[in-house]
Amino acid sequence: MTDATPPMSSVLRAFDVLTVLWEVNGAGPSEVATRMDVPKSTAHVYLHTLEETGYVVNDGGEYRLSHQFLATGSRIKHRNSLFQAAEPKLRELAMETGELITLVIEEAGQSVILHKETGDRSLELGIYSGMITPLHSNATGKAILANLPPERTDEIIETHGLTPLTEKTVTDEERLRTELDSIREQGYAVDWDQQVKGMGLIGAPIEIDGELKGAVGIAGPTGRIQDETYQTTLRQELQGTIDSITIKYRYGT
Amino acid sequence: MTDATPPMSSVLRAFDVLTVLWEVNGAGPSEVATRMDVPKSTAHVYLHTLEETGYVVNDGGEYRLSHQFLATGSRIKHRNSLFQAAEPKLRELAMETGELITLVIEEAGQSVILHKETGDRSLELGIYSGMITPLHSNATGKAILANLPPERTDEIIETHGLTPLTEKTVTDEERLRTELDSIREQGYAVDWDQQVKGMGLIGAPIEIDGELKGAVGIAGPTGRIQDETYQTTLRQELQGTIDSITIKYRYGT
DNA sequence: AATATCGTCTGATATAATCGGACAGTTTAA
DNA sequence: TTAAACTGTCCGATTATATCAGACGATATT
Repeated sequence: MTDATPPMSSVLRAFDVLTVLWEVNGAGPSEVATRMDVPKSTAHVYLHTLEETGYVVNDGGEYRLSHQFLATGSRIKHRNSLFQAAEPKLRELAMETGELITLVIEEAGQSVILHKETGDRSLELGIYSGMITPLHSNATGKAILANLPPERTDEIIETHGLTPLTEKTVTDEERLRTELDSIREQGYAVDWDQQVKGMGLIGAPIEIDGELKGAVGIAGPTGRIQDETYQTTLRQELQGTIDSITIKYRYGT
Repeated sequence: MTDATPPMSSVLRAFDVLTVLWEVNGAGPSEVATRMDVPKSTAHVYLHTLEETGYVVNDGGEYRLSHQFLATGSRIKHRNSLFQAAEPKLRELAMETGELITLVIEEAGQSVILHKETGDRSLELGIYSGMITPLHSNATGKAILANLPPERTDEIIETHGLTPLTEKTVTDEERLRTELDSIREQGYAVDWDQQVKGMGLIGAPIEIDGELKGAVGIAGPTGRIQDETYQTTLRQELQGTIDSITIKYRYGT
């Protein structure tokens, strides 16, 4: 619980180097050295070491992040049994609705978009697989927050707070809690303009044997999502998808 | 060129810990310690440090790789301008052909699948975004190898050799070179059963302003790819896709 | 209830990260 | 063309820090 053991500074710095390389999109020892305020020789050893790991490549004196990150990330995703069960069903849902579909899980108190599928009229809003957001900032995350064990929900709210992403993001804890109550009762969550202006979301949880595994979201332009009859259609299709994911997860079909 | 500066052992070990965590899919300090042959307390400090970086999460005493890898990998992919230009075109190609489409680039002398798109009758052969393979083992890689600057091609063949993946993989350098010559002349590459038994591939290079940027591949069952007329159709669609990628890359449409 | 095994933490020790400086190669300016 | 100012890579002395044995309470197992 407490944090008495100090982390290894060399390892932390190695990851700082990775961050710098991402930010500048490739650099040599000198540039890394000035950005991190360390001697040039030190920066060089880090870069040399990271190249050895395969996560950095040296491309004519210029060091860049390699695609090893993509490989490792993809393998993590493809090994996930929820993803395996969900992928084809999400694809169908994207084809049928034409909207942007997301599969979301909770990790370390945050929302992670494990997978996204796009339809023919999907929004393109910088949503990407692996994207991390606060759970309280959108309907899919709230569908998770509402169905986690209560003590876990409390813990997450306490440690992460309610940071606003737009002026519509819920920041009042009391309001969030009543919202979560109705989400739990209704079985789904809807909101718009809370994470990204102009984007509306419908989210519903995936529960298997009473355990929450994640949530599926449908994202569309706020205007479309606000339309009552269209929203009802989407909710029904969403629930159908979740049901078939659940069946496939349990029985493999 | 030589490797006189020794890499930092602590950083290398940190990445070894990540590898172990991947292999066992989550473990505590004790298990990591025995697998790496280090004291338990040492393993603990590494895990604690990696947790701090965000690439590892502690989930009830069990440490796992986090989805930060997926986030970083995706961001690298989405920032790539070739990917940005190619994605919608590859999607169309997948819809039209129904086959598995791959976008491949060269990195550190190897083939990296930057992106894949699946159609309604695509093979499912463990191909994933970020996957790294030898360049000589398949048509898409050979399309790259054939169109790289000659000295680069030589360098790659020399440093990486011609490791076989199946009994059909080309391992004779002379044969590979004559094959590369005809690929360069024809403008495309075809083979089957060389990387994975039962899979056939058509690959063609993406060249922009005389510079090789990568290659696009169409993968299907060996039987389908061997059919002359079908293969011709695929080649034409492939070339059309590459042309529109080129245009979009240069002029943004 | 007793024993084994777990994750976490402390403190002494010796290893390994650090940093100034040297060097050759390349780009920039004069 | 020359000179100056860069660059990336490497060496060696120093000292900060990764390492390791062992202790601790908490869980799991027997």
